[in-house]
Amino acid sequence: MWSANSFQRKVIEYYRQHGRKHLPWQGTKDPYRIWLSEIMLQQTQVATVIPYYEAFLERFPTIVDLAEASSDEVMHLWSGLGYYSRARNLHKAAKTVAEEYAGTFPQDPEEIEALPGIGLSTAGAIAAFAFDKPTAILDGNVKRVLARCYGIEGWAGKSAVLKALWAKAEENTPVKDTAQYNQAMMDLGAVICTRTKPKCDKCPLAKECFALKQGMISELPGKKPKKARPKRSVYWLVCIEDNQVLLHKRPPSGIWGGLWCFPEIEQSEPIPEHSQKLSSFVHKFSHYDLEVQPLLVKKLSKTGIMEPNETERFALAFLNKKTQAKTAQIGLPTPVSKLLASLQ
DNA sequence: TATACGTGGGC
DNA sequence: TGCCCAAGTAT
Repeated sequence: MWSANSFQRKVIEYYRQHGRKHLPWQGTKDPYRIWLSEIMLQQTQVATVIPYYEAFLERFPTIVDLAEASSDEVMHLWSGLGYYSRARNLHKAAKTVAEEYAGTFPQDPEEIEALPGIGLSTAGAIAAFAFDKPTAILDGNVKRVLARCYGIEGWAGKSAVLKALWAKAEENTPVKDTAQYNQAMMDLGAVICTRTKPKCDKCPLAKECFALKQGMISELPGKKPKKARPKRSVYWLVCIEDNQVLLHKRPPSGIWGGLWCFPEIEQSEPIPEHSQKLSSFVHKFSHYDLEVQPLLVKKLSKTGIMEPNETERFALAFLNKKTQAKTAQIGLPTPVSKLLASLQ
Protein backbone atom coordinates (compact mmCIF):
# COMPACT_ATOMS: atom_id res chain seq x y z
CA MET A 1 0.00 0.00 0.00
CA TRP A 2 1.16 3.49 -0.80
CA SER A 3 2.19 6.18 1.59
CA ALA A 4 -0.25 9.05 1.97
CA ASN A 5 2.08 11.14 -0.13
CA SER A 6 2.07 8.66 -3.00
CA PHE A 7 -1.74 8.37 -2.81
CA GLN A 8 -2.08 12.14 -3.05
CA ARG A 9 0.25 12.41 -6.02
CA LYS A 10 -1.57 9.73 -7.99
CA VAL A 11 -4.97 11.27 -7.33
CA ILE A 12 -3.84 14.80 -8.14
CA GLU A 13 -2.03 13.66 -11.29
CA TYR A 14 -5.20 11.88 -12.45
CA TYR A 15 -7.16 15.09 -11.93
CA ARG A 16 -4.54 17.21 -13.70
CA GLN A 17 -4.78 15.00 -16.78
CA HIS A 18 -8.42 13.90 -16.87
CA GLY A 19 -10.48 15.72 -14.25
CA ARG A 20 -13.47 18.00 -14.87
CA LYS A 21 -12.37 21.58 -14.48
CA HIS A 22 -15.16 23.58 -16.06
CA LEU A 23 -18.23 22.95 -13.93
CA PRO A 24 -20.02 26.24 -13.17
CA TRP A 25 -18.70 26.45 -9.59
CA GLN A 26 -15.11 25.69 -10.50
CA GLY A 27 -12.53 28.36 -11.19
CA THR A 28 -13.86 30.72 -8.52
CA LYS A 29 -12.67 31.47 -5.01
CA ASP A 30 -15.92 33.23 -4.11
CA PRO A 31 -17.02 31.50 -0.90
CA TYR A 32 -20.66 32.28 -1.63
CA ARG A 33 -20.58 30.51 -4.98
CA ILE A 34 -18.66 27.57 -3.53
CA TRP A 35 -21.00 27.36 -0.57
CA LEU A 36 -24.09 27.45 -2.79
CA SER A 37 -22.72 24.69 -5.01
CA GLU A 38 -21.85 22.46 -2.06
CA ILE A 39 -25.34 22.81 -0.59
CA MET A 40 -27.11 22.17 -3.89
CA LEU A 41 -24.90 19.16 -4.55
CA GLN A 42 -25.82 17.46 -1.28
CA GLN A 43 -27.53 14.19 -2.27
CA THR A 44 -28.10 15.67 -5.72
CA GLN A 45 -26.42 14.93 -9.02
CA VAL A 46 -24.35 17.47 -10.93
CA ALA A 47 -26.57 17.53 -14.02
CA THR A 48 -29.62 18.28 -11.88
CA VAL A 49 -27.90 21.08 -10.00
CA ILE A 50 -26.44 23.09 -12.89
CA PRO A 51 -29.59 24.91 -14.11
CA TYR A 52 -30.67 25.65 -10.51
CA TYR A 53 -27.24 26.98 -9.66
CA GLU A 54 -27.20 29.32 -12.64
CA ALA A 55 -30.70 30.64 -12.01
CA PHE A 56 -30.08 31.10 -8.30
CA LEU A 57 -26.91 33.14 -8.84
CA GLU A 58 -28.57 35.17 -11.57
CA ARG A 59 -31.23 36.28 -9.09
CA PHE A 60 -29.01 36.40 -5.98
CA PRO A 61 -25.48 37.35 -7.10
CA THR A 62 -24.22 37.97 -3.56
CA ILE A 63 -24.86 36.79 -0.02
CA VAL A 64 -26.46 40.12 0.81
CA ASP A 65 -28.86 39.79 -2.12
CA LEU A 66 -29.87 36.41 -0.75
CA ALA A 67 -30.15 37.68 2.81
CA GLU A 68 -32.52 40.45 1.73
CA ALA A 69 -34.80 38.17 -0.32
CA SER A 70 -38.19 36.88 0.79
CA SER A 71 -38.38 33.24 1.82
CA ASP A 72 -41.04 32.69 -0.85
CA GLU A 73 -38.66 33.76 -3.58
CA VAL A 74 -35.81 31.67 -2.22
CA MET A 75 -38.08 28.62 -2.12
CA HIS A 76 -39.30 29.45 -5.62
CA LEU A 77 -35.77 29.16 -6.97
CA TRP A 78 -35.31 25.86 -5.11
CA SER A 79 -38.60 24.37 -6.32
CA GLY A 80 -38.06 20.91 -7.80
CA LEU A 81 -34.59 20.47 -6.35
CA GLY A 82 -35.79 18.76 -3.18
CA TYR A 83 -34.53 18.66 0.40
CA TYR A 84 -35.97 22.10 1.01
CA SER A 85 -34.41 22.49 4.44
CA ARG A 86 -31.24 23.18 2.46
CA ALA A 87 -32.82 26.33 1.05
CA ARG A 88 -34.28 27.41 4.38
CA ASN A 89 -30.91 26.93 6.08
CA LEU A 90 -29.09 28.66 3.24
CA HIS A 91 -31.33 31.69 3.60
CA LYS A 92 -30.94 31.70 7.37
CA ALA A 93 -27.16 31.41 7.11
CA ALA A 94 -27.03 34.24 4.57
CA LYS A 95 -28.83 36.47 7.06
CA THR A 96 -26.32 35.47 9.73
CA VAL A 97 -23.38 36.27 7.45
CA ALA A 98 -24.96 39.58 6.47
CA GLU A 99 -25.69 40.63 10.04
CA GLU A 100 -22.94 39.08 12.15
CA TYR A 101 -20.10 39.02 9.61
CA ALA A 102 -20.95 42.23 7.74
CA GLY A 103 -21.62 40.21 4.60
CA THR A 104 -18.17 38.60 4.55
CA PHE A 105 -18.14 34.81 4.70
CA PRO A 106 -16.13 33.48 7.69
CA GLN A 107 -12.84 31.68 6.98
CA ASP A 108 -12.51 29.65 10.18
CA PRO A 109 -13.71 26.07 9.52
CA GLU A 110 -15.41 25.96 12.90
CA GLU A 111 -17.30 29.17 12.25
CA ILE A 112 -18.27 27.87 8.82
CA GLU A 113 -19.60 24.63 10.29
CA ALA A 114 -21.59 26.58 12.86
CA LEU A 115 -23.76 28.02 10.08
CA PRO A 116 -27.05 26.15 9.57
CA GLY A 117 -27.03 23.47 6.89
CA ILE A 118 -23.24 23.13 6.91
CA GLY A 119 -21.84 19.93 8.37
CA LEU A 120 -18.26 18.77 8.77
CA SER A 121 -17.69 17.70 5.16
CA THR A 122 -19.31 20.74 3.57
CA ALA A 123 -17.38 23.02 5.94
CA GLY A 124 -14.17 21.27 4.93
CA ALA A 125 -14.96 21.70 1.25
CA ILE A 126 -15.77 25.40 1.56
CA ALA A 127 -12.72 26.11 3.73
CA ALA A 128 -10.40 24.28 1.33
CA PHE A 129 -11.85 25.58 -1.94
CA ALA A 130 -12.43 29.18 -0.93
CA PHE A 131 -9.69 29.77 1.64
CA ASP A 132 -7.07 27.06 0.98
CA LYS A 133 -7.44 25.64 4.47
CA PRO A 134 -6.01 22.12 4.95
CA THR A 135 -9.44 20.64 5.75
CA ALA A 136 -10.51 17.14 4.76
CA ILE A 137 -13.82 16.23 3.16
CA LEU A 138 -15.85 13.03 3.30
CA ASP A 139 -18.75 13.10 0.91
CA GLY A 140 -20.26 10.11 -0.89
CA ASN A 141 -17.61 10.15 -3.59
CA VAL A 142 -14.71 10.13 -1.16
CA LYS A 143 -16.38 7.48 0.99
CA ARG A 144 -16.74 5.20 -2.03
CA VAL A 145 -13.13 5.63 -3.15
CA LEU A 146 -11.72 5.08 0.35
CA ALA A 147 -14.00 2.17 1.23
CA ARG A 148 -12.99 0.33 -1.94
CA CYS A 149 -9.33 1.25 -1.95
CA TYR A 150 -8.73 0.33 1.69
CA GLY A 151 -11.39 -2.37 2.09
CA ILE A 152 -13.35 -0.52 4.75
CA GLU A 153 -16.41 -2.69 5.17
CA GLY A 154 -19.83 -1.85 6.58
CA TRP A 155 -22.34 0.94 6.09
CA ALA A 156 -21.08 4.48 6.68
CA GLY A 157 -24.16 5.14 8.83
CA LYS A 158 -22.40 3.10 11.53
CA SER A 159 -20.20 5.29 13.68
CA ALA A 160 -17.24 2.87 13.65
CA VAL A 161 -17.28 2.76 9.84
CA LEU A 162 -17.62 6.51 9.57
CA LYS A 163 -14.75 6.94 11.99
CA ALA A 164 -12.51 4.65 9.94
CA LEU A 165 -13.39 6.54 6.75
CA TRP A 166 -12.69 9.91 8.35
CA ALA A 167 -9.37 8.59 9.65
CA LYS A 168 -8.29 7.63 6.12
CA ALA A 169 -9.61 10.91 4.73
CA GLU A 170 -7.62 12.92 7.28
CA GLU A 171 -4.53 10.77 6.83
CA ASN A 172 -4.47 11.20 3.06
CA THR A 173 -5.42 14.87 2.84
CA PRO A 174 -2.34 16.98 2.11
CA VAL A 175 -1.70 20.24 3.96
CA LYS A 176 -0.55 21.79 0.71
CA ASP A 177 -2.74 21.69 -2.41
CA THR A 178 -5.69 20.62 -0.30
CA ALA A 179 -8.23 22.18 -2.64
CA GLN A 180 -6.83 20.42 -5.66
CA TYR A 181 -6.71 17.10 -3.81
CA ASN A 182 -10.27 17.42 -2.52
CA GLN A 183 -11.53 18.31 -5.97
CA ALA A 184 -9.62 15.36 -7.42
CA MET A 185 -11.10 12.89 -4.93
CA MET A 186 -14.64 14.08 -5.65
CA ASP A 187 -14.00 13.81 -9.36
CA LEU A 188 -12.48 10.36 -9.05
CA GLY A 189 -15.51 9.12 -7.14
CA ALA A 190 -18.01 10.79 -9.46
CA VAL A 191 -16.46 9.85 -12.80
CA ILE A 192 -14.27 6.76 -12.28
CA CYS A 193 -15.14 5.03 -9.01
CA THR A 194 -18.88 5.04 -9.69
CA ARG A 195 -21.42 3.02 -7.72
CA THR A 196 -22.03 0.57 -10.53
CA LYS A 197 -19.66 -0.34 -13.33
CA PRO A 198 -16.65 1.69 -12.13
CA LYS A 199 -13.98 2.42 -14.74
CA CYS A 200 -11.19 0.62 -12.93
CA ASP A 201 -9.12 0.47 -16.12
CA LYS A 202 -8.81 4.25 -15.91
CA CYS A 203 -8.34 4.52 -12.15
CA PRO A 204 -5.00 5.78 -10.83
CA LEU A 205 -5.51 3.68 -7.67
CA ALA A 206 -6.36 0.39 -9.38
CA LYS A 207 -2.96 -1.15 -8.76
CA GLU A 208 -3.44 -1.19 -5.00
CA CYS A 209 -7.25 -1.15 -4.73
CA PHE A 210 -8.48 -3.69 -2.17
CA ALA A 211 -11.93 -4.07 -3.70
CA LEU A 212 -10.59 -4.62 -7.20
CA LYS A 213 -8.01 -7.17 -6.07
CA GLN A 214 -10.54 -9.03 -3.92
CA GLY A 215 -13.42 -8.86 -6.40
CA MET A 216 -15.47 -6.85 -3.91
CA ILE A 217 -16.39 -3.83 -6.03
CA SER A 218 -20.11 -4.51 -5.67
CA GLU A 219 -19.78 -5.17 -1.90
CA LEU A 220 -18.01 -1.90 -1.13
CA PRO A 221 -19.02 0.51 0.17
CA GLY A 222 -21.46 -1.32 2.47
CA LYS A 223 -25.14 -0.75 1.79
CA LYS A 224 -27.65 0.92 4.00
CA PRO A 225 -30.03 -1.65 5.50
CA LYS A 226 -33.37 -1.44 3.73
CA LYS A 227 -36.56 -0.71 5.57
CA ALA A 228 -40.19 -0.99 4.64
CA ARG A 229 -41.62 2.08 2.96
CA PRO A 230 -44.99 3.04 4.40
CA LYS A 231 -47.84 4.54 2.38
CA ARG A 232 -49.86 7.58 3.31
CA SER A 233 -53.08 8.52 1.52
CA VAL A 234 -54.40 12.06 1.32
CA TYR A 235 -56.90 14.22 -0.50
CA TRP A 236 -55.76 17.42 -2.12
CA LEU A 237 -58.57 19.94 -2.30
CA VAL A 238 -58.58 21.74 -5.62
CA CYS A 239 -60.67 24.84 -5.12
CA ILE A 240 -60.96 27.11 -8.14
CA GLU A 241 -62.89 30.38 -8.02
CA ASP A 242 -62.70 33.18 -10.56
CA ASN A 243 -59.80 31.45 -12.28
CA GLN A 244 -57.86 31.39 -9.03
CA VAL A 245 -56.79 28.31 -7.11
CA LEU A 246 -56.42 28.16 -3.36
CA LEU A 247 -53.02 27.09 -2.08
CA HIS A 248 -51.78 26.60 1.48
CA LYS A 249 -48.34 27.51 2.76
CA ARG A 250 -46.88 24.67 4.78
CA PRO A 251 -45.25 25.27 8.15
CA PRO A 252 -41.47 25.71 8.08
CA SER A 253 -40.65 22.21 9.34
CA GLY A 254 -41.67 18.84 7.97
CA ILE A 255 -42.18 17.71 4.41
CA TRP A 256 -42.20 20.53 1.85
CA GLY A 257 -41.74 23.05 4.67
CA GLY A 258 -42.35 26.62 3.50
CA LEU A 259 -43.74 25.52 0.15
CA TRP A 260 -47.26 26.09 -1.16
CA CYS A 261 -49.54 23.10 -1.63
CA PHE A 262 -53.17 22.25 -2.13
CA PRO A 263 -55.02 22.07 1.19
CA GLU A 264 -54.56 18.48 2.33
CA ILE A 265 -56.68 16.12 4.42
CA GLU A 266 -56.22 12.45 5.29
CA GLN A 267 -58.19 9.95 3.25
CA SER A 268 -59.54 8.61 6.52
CA GLU A 269 -61.64 11.79 6.60
CA PRO A 270 -65.00 11.83 4.76
CA ILE A 271 -65.00 13.26 1.26
CA PRO A 272 -66.32 16.85 1.21
CA GLU A 273 -69.79 17.19 -0.27
CA HIS A 274 -70.17 18.03 -3.96
CA SER A 275 -66.57 17.13 -4.64
CA GLN A 276 -65.37 15.57 -7.86
CA LYS A 277 -62.50 13.10 -8.04
CA LEU A 278 -59.69 13.97 -10.42
CA SER A 279 -57.02 11.48 -11.50
CA SER A 280 -55.15 10.09 -8.51
CA PHE A 281 -51.43 9.41 -8.44
CA VAL A 282 -48.67 8.16 -6.15
CA HIS A 283 -45.75 10.41 -5.31
CA LYS A 284 -42.75 8.40 -4.17
CA PHE A 285 -40.52 9.92 -1.54
CA SER A 286 -37.33 8.22 -0.45
CA HIS A 287 -38.94 7.27 2.86
CA TYR A 288 -42.64 6.77 2.03
CA ASP A 289 -45.20 6.72 -0.74
CA LEU A 290 -47.82 9.44 -0.83
CA GLU A 291 -51.06 8.46 -2.54
CA VAL A 292 -52.83 11.63 -3.65
CA GLN A 293 -56.48 11.85 -4.61
CA PRO A 294 -57.18 15.37 -5.88
CA LEU A 295 -60.74 16.51 -5.25
CA LEU A 296 -62.33 19.35 -7.16
CA VAL A 297 -64.42 21.26 -4.61
CA LYS A 298 -66.76 24.21 -5.07
CA LYS A 299 -66.08 26.27 -1.99
CA LEU A 300 -63.59 25.31 0.64
CA SER A 301 -65.60 26.91 3.41
CA LYS A 302 -68.51 24.61 2.56
CA THR A 303 -66.39 21.53 3.05
CA GLY A 304 -66.38 22.20 6.76
CA ILE A 305 -62.70 21.32 6.72
CA MET A 306 -61.19 24.75 7.00
CA GLU A 307 -62.21 27.91 8.70
CA PRO A 308 -62.17 30.90 6.35
CA ASN A 309 -60.74 33.10 9.09
CA GLU A 310 -57.33 31.49 8.96
CA THR A 311 -56.32 33.93 6.28
CA GLU A 312 -52.77 34.28 7.50
CA ARG A 313 -52.16 30.65 6.63
CA PHE A 314 -53.74 30.75 3.20
CA ALA A 315 -53.22 32.60 -0.01
CA LEU A 316 -54.40 32.55 -3.57
CA ALA A 317 -52.16 31.73 -6.48
CA PHE A 318 -53.47 32.82 -9.84
CA LEU A 319 -54.21 30.27 -12.49
CA ASN A 320 -56.06 32.33 -15.08
CA LYS A 321 -52.97 32.69 -17.19
CA LYS A 322 -50.34 30.01 -17.62
CA THR A 323 -47.58 32.52 -17.15
CA GLN A 324 -48.90 33.56 -13.77
CA ALA A 325 -48.97 30.03 -12.42
CA LYS A 326 -45.46 29.49 -13.68
CA THR A 327 -43.93 32.73 -12.53
CA ALA A 328 -45.57 33.17 -9.15
CA GLN A 329 -42.64 33.82 -6.86
CA ILE A 330 -43.42 31.06 -4.41
CA GLY A 331 -42.10 27.57 -3.74
CA LEU A 332 -44.08 24.70 -5.23
CA PRO A 333 -43.30 20.98 -4.76
CA THR A 334 -42.97 19.04 -8.00
CA PRO A 335 -46.30 17.17 -7.82
CA VAL A 336 -48.12 20.41 -7.01
CA SER A 337 -46.58 22.08 -10.06
CA LYS A 338 -47.61 19.14 -12.19
CA LEU A 339 -51.17 19.10 -10.92
CA LEU A 340 -51.46 22.87 -11.40
CA ALA A 341 -50.23 22.49 -14.96
CA SER A 342 -52.81 19.78 -15.64
CA LEU A 343 -55.63 22.12 -14.59
CA GLN A 344 -54.88 24.66 -17.26
C1' DT B 1 -28.08 5.68 16.87
C1' DA B 2 -32.00 5.99 13.80
C1' DT B 3 -34.97 8.71 11.26
C1' DA B 4 -36.69 12.70 8.46
C1' DC B 5 -35.95 15.03 4.53
C1' DG B 6 -37.10 15.27 -2.47
C1' DT B 7 -36.28 14.22 -6.77
C1' DG B 8 -34.74 11.97 -10.83
C1' DG B 9 -31.33 8.77 -13.03
C1' DG B 10 -29.56 4.09 -13.83
C1' DC B 11 -30.24 -0.60 -14.39
C1' DT C 1 -40.84 -2.45 -12.77
C1' DG C 2 -39.11 -1.52 -8.50
C1' DC C 3 -35.08 -0.67 -6.09
C1' DC C 4 -30.91 1.75 -4.99
C1' DC C 5 -29.05 5.89 -4.25
C1' DA C 6 -26.50 10.97 -5.58
C1' DA C 7 -21.03 16.33 -3.64
C1' DG C 8 -25.33 15.20 3.86
C1' DT C 9 -27.34 17.64 7.78
C1' DA C 10 -30.35 18.14 11.69
C1' DT C 11 -32.55 16.21 15.42
